[in-house]
Amino acid sequence: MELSERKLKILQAIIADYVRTAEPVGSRTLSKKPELDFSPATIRNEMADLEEMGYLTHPHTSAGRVPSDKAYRLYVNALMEKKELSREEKNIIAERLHSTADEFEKTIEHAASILSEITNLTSFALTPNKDEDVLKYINLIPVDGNTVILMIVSESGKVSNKAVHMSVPYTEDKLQLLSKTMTYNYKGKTISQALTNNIIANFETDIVAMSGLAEDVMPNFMKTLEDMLNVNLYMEGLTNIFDIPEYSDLSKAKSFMEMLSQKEELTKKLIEREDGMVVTIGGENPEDILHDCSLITASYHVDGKLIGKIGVIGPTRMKYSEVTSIIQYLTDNLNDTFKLESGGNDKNGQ
Amino acid sequence: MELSERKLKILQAIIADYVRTAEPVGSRTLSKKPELDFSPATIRNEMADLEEMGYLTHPHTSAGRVPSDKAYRLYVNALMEKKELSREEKNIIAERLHSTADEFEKTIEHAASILSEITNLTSFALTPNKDEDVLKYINLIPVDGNTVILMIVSESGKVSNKAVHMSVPYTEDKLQLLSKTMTYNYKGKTISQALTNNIIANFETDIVAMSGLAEDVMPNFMKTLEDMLNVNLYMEGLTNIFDIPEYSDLSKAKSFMEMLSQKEELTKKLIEREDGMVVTIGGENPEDILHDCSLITASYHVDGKLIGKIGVIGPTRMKYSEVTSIIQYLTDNLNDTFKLESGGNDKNGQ
DNA sequence: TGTTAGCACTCTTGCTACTGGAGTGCTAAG
DNA sequence: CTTAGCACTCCAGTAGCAAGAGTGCTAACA
Repeated sequence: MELSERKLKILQAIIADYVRTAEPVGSRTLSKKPELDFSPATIRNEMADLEEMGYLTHPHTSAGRVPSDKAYRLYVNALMEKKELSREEKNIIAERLHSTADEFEKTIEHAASILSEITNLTSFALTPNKDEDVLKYINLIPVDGNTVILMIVSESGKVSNKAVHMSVPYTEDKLQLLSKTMTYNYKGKTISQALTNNIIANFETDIVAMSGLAEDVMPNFMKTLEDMLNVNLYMEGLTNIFDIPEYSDLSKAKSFMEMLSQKEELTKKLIEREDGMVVTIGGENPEDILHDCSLITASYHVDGKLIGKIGVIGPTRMKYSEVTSIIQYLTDNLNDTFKLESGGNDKNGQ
Repeated sequence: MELSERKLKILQAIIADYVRTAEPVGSRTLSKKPELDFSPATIRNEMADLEEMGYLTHPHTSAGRVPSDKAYRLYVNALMEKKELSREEKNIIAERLHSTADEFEKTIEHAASILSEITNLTSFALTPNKDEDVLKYINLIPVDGNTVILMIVSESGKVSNKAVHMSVPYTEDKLQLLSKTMTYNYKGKTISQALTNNIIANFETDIVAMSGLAEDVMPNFMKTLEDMLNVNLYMEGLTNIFDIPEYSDLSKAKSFMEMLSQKEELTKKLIEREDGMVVTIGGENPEDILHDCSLITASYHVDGKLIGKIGVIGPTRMKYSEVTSIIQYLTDNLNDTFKLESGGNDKNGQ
């Protein structure tokens, strides 16, 4: 069977109605719409076909029809028309986004909160994955008798630093030697490479000469690298799900919240998603718990290289067109903001 | 009317039963208890008295009795016997607490998660309020042509540092002069004093000489101070409330979650609470939304001076004895951990 | 005088039966 | 191919009923 023009029209109308009301939609309701000027019976026939084809389901015999995941997928791929945000909406978003101080993390967090407020969904934002970031330069700066500052500069321009308390006395010469050795060993390596590849064994010989300096510095170095690598997950609008009829069941709301509170796992899943705008609908999500959720993620770029994610989680019954447009606009905006110049002035990864 | 021995016994039994079951408790149930060897009728009479005195309430005529806030207050103040944790329980807590790396913030966060797991309640932990912390020493360390590291050392031993990108060239002399001027101006001031008291105006004259150095440094200095002052709030076990019958009503659960997601306000409220172990029961809480919650907070000390908070939020029907013991043990443990030596080796306030 | 048994009364909870409404599927006529 | 008509299904809401739990009161008892 093929999807006739009319079937598509009907399907679209059902989706539109269901998204709005969360109630199964019946033939009579549809036949009243001006663009569907057929009798209920005709529409019923078409709906029966659509159901057979897998686009609609039936909660029970005497209820209206509900779009299936397949229907939403079709809608997102083909039927949906990109909603262009009005100038006004754009202005609101842009203004709110730039109202924050120029701190990187704050801006990301803020983006998530804007997104959740506008969409009334649960939103999240992931700070960039620094897997691609490469170490450039490591320096140890003497401060006083038993404190030095460890400074790590990455290719992308991030500067991390940390005060290290030394258990043994040091000389500037030794410090400089250690700095150079470390830079020599780690330069060009990604942060994660540097982390797994504990090089302390490699310069065993030098270490002896440095009489324990490295033993103080290396653990702090590793810890700082971990901090640099760390991806932060911000979530906003957690309680928005309570307003969604699908989650008026307490146990559902609970398992949803539980899923969201497992931040590590969630972070991992989000990182693993492909870059660009990705929409996964209901059963398309591998996780059981997300089977009646849709997930929309998009990526933003920092300095054209590091990639962060931002998106929403909501019921499959979602205003895909509106939400994707908003996310698109947000990521465009973030990309602009983090393009080149502004990368330098903010704090390190943490 | 006075609270006879027997009345107290009955009240205590009602509280114990209600805490366990969350069901109004009736006279028959009570009369079956070995320690209350009276007929239901007798107990009914006593209960009627207790109700008149405000210790019990009645959901409806033919239901059992429920303890009032006043009853819980009496229980907490007088009736409750301190539960001594078993050696085993103590060991579990202590081991889990110290299984974390020696990072300060991580330990605090971990404490909250232990607390929520053991009590099955929603727990929170607040990192220390640094209002008392006093600045000791400010230094600017040259790194390369246009980067210097700003280092701030506080009396409590925290070292914060931040890389500052300079828009104008500098000399080491000028840098040192600025360091000294800043130290001179801010030494002995608390962080919050330093923040409110923007001293840039005070050394206007010197600034001219320093040709714009301060303009680069000061905003970063202020931002770093803010970071140092910042109190972090960790919450764990958010979804635990879903298992509590009191919150089986969706709208209640929602408003509870909403309250908890307003982190700033919550932080403020928690900071403002008195130090030491504080229990506020139901209507004793000024906030409407907490009128059927109890809040237990306790403070822990860092270096004997800075004060953080840890505690739980749960229904008024709570195992006060058990929970306070656990919190007490946790804070004792934290106090030990942060006593003296371990303060130095961790990262700055952020 | 304090305690207890007994009883009428109240209120909740769960069950059943019923009804109206919304919607479908099918058939037959246009 | 479209549509009107009709029988059928299922849900949601309501009313009624019975069982159960608990109370308050009264009167008898120690």
